[in-house]
Amino acid sequence: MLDLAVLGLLRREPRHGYDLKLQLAELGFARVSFGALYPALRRLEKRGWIEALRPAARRKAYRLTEAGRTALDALLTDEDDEPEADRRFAVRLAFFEFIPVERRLDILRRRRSQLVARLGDATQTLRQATSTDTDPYTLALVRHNVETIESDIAWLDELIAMARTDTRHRRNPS
Amino acid sequence: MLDLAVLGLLRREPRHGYDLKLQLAELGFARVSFGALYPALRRLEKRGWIEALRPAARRKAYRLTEAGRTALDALLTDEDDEPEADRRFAVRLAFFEFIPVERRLDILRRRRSQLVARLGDATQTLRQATSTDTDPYTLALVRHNVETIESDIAWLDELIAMARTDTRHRRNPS
DNA sequence: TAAAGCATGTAAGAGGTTACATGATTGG
DNA sequence: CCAATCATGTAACCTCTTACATGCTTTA
Repeated sequence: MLDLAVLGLLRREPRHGYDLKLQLAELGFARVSFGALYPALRRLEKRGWIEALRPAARRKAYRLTEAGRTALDALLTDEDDEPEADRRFAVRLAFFEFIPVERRLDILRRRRSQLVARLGDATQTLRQATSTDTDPYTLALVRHNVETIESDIAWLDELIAMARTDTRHRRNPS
Repeated sequence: MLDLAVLGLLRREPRHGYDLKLQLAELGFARVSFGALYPALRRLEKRGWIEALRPAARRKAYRLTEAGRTALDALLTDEDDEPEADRRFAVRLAFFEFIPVERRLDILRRRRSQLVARLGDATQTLRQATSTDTDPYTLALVRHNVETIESDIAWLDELIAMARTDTRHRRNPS
């Protein structure tokens, strides 16, 4: 998860750890601690996905390697299985620019059916909570869950419409 | 997190592991795996917060001990620091019935100011993303973040109104 | 020059994931 | 009786958290 975000940022341009932390915070997801970030950089370096520009410098900037680029491409498009699916999707969207236009719709649709499945579960739970005499706060929670998922689906539909337009323009540049 | 949810469920009535898993899934938060659940039960038992009714039975039902009840009370009301604040709050709300009426408003207000702070950050990010020429999908993500937080705050305000009514009724039972 | 902030890192411990292993019970 | 489901558990591995340690650089 963190790995994916780091790779995505480094695909844009080389950055050092401290800088990455600031950028990650700005992207909204993850208040990454240094205890998570630096080991992650090590990890990625050991895998050969990133490399330090000047390893001895005080600010150790890393760049994405070719292998890292390949790995990122795979991570951006493969199945996003639960848990972490929400964060994963958010990160993917943040780096949608790096996903080929023709694959974007797939990803959005996959996410949509995931949410629809969840909505089914949540609706079921709500029905049950409504029929039994559930605590009003618990009930409010369950209802809010349903509403949030519905709103997310509506938002996704907008994104899907956007992506469809992109695809069309690509095939039909007139 | 898992601990809190388990304690909460056990405060309602004794349950065994498999059953707990089903209940947790129903509460919407957490697709808990058995590899997480059973060690958690062990942990809680070792701390003396829960105890098995019939340790040798095929279905090992656990009950909350007095110490567990005290621990739960503390966990339900103490500071919910990031990360996990979202899940924590959801779990708390699910067990709001176990929180004294006079403390509920505090918890809801604390959550509210947490969200307001987040909204500030997110709005700032949105402004920045709007001013630079950010990728439309990234922009959509950032905008959606802001909207989701706003909607959560509005929802919280409803809960706060509910809680205020409860408190008033308590002091003024007429 | 002292304080605040920048910058990198390690260590211990907690808790989660997947995969594996085992066996009882229920329903067709 | 066989399959599906119920039910409990362990082991290896991974990643995160917090706390600690260190030292450079900027600014008042």
